[in-house]
Amino acid sequence: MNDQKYNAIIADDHAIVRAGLKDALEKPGLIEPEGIKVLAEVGDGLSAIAEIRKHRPHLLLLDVSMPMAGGVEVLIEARRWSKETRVVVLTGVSAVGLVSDLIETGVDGLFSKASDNTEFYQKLPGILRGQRHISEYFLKILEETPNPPVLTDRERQTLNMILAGRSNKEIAAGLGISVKTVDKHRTSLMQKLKVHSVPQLIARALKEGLIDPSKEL
Amino acid sequence: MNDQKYNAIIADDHAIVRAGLKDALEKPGLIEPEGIKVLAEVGDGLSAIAEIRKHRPHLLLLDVSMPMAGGVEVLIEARRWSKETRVVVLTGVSAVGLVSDLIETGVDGLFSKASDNTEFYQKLPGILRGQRHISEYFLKILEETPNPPVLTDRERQTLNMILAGRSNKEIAAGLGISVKTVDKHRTSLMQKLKVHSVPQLIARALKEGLIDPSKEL
DNA sequence: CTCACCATGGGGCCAATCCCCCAATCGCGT
DNA sequence: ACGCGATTGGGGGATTGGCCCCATGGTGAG
Repeated sequence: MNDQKYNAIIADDHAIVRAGLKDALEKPGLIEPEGIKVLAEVGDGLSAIAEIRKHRPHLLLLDVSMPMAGGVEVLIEARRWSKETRVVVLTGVSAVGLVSDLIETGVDGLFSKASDNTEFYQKLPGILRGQRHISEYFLKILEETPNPPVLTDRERQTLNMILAGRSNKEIAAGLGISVKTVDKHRTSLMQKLKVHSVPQLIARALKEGLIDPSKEL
Repeated sequence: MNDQKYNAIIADDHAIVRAGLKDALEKPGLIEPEGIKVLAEVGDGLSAIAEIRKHRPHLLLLDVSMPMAGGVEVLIEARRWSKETRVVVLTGVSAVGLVSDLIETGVDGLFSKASDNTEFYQKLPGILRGQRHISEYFLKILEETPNPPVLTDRERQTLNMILAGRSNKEIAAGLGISVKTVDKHRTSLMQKLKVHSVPQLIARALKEGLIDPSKEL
């Protein structure tokens, strides 16, 4: 019965998605002739890392938005504990920051949940055998974005606190610096993002995925 | 071959979710002894409405976040064009505003994508036969929220434009009213939401789901 | 018919923001 | 050693925002 060549772990916070992916992986002939054995399915990032360390599977199917730990964090941990595991990320959001982070960290496959999944089925076998595939969808988004604004640490911190609804004064207190410095960071942020007010700043930040929405704002 | 008692339409912007749901519905014995026939699957709200008018199915499985038209809009249109269709909404977000809107509009079933889907499988047959079921998960969220702030039309419009990054002046021009009136709406908004600045307003609005995130902000 | 509430405006005050100007320190790479 | 950029801090000014005062209609509930 254990004649499957490959095994996998599925990580996604939606049970329906897990069920659908498990079905597709295990079905003989759809992706692999013998199907792919699903060793475990988990609903959060921490469990994902735990299962990776335990099973060291051939494949990890990973969702980006999960409780406890998101896509990039899990990817890094997976690399640390199981170098041979091929990591394929499925994402519903197409935030530029997120996508480029994933690619730079060295994800083996990247597909959109929104687009047709035939591309996913067709490319998975190649990925299992060492190839790498980033969906055209994301490549197009990346090259259509000539402005990947690079934020400094302080700017990122400031941005997050602005999104959390803190005023300049509160941010200054929180970071232990003067209000004027916060003001400077804020100004730099708005120059880099080419906006002129807080609401526009927030809108852009959310769209570009420059910040972490999971950090309960 | 057409011995299934019920048929359905699936609307979700993620192909994997559609595949998983279709599988579950059609599988004999899981939900219905003979399975449920899937007449169509669509990836956006407009197509969903079109297919509803065309097929008038027994069941509509609906996602809340979709391009072109979201959950509530599709629900209303479905009611208009096909009164007998049972509408069941699956959602990944648990924003209070959204949930209460759906329940008030009279959705027949409401389930969370994140929680286990056995509840979904078990309750669907009852829903097909006229019952109504809102997942405990959402009932708990609703009763834990004693403050359902009711916004007037103008306030909602103003809120949306604030979130879109418009200034008071721009909003005034857009709505054809004076800046002072916009200011008044803004003040009322902040009283109702118990915040004291735009950033806090945005943070709250996003968390409570008072506005439509799909309206590309 | 009141009464509450919404929507419409205006005056004014003070605080916060946006955006210029400026300078000092530190580290990093050429 | 020199420059570059990040970070820190300040002065000052124009604009906007948050919130108080006020009044006028309309509308729907009692």
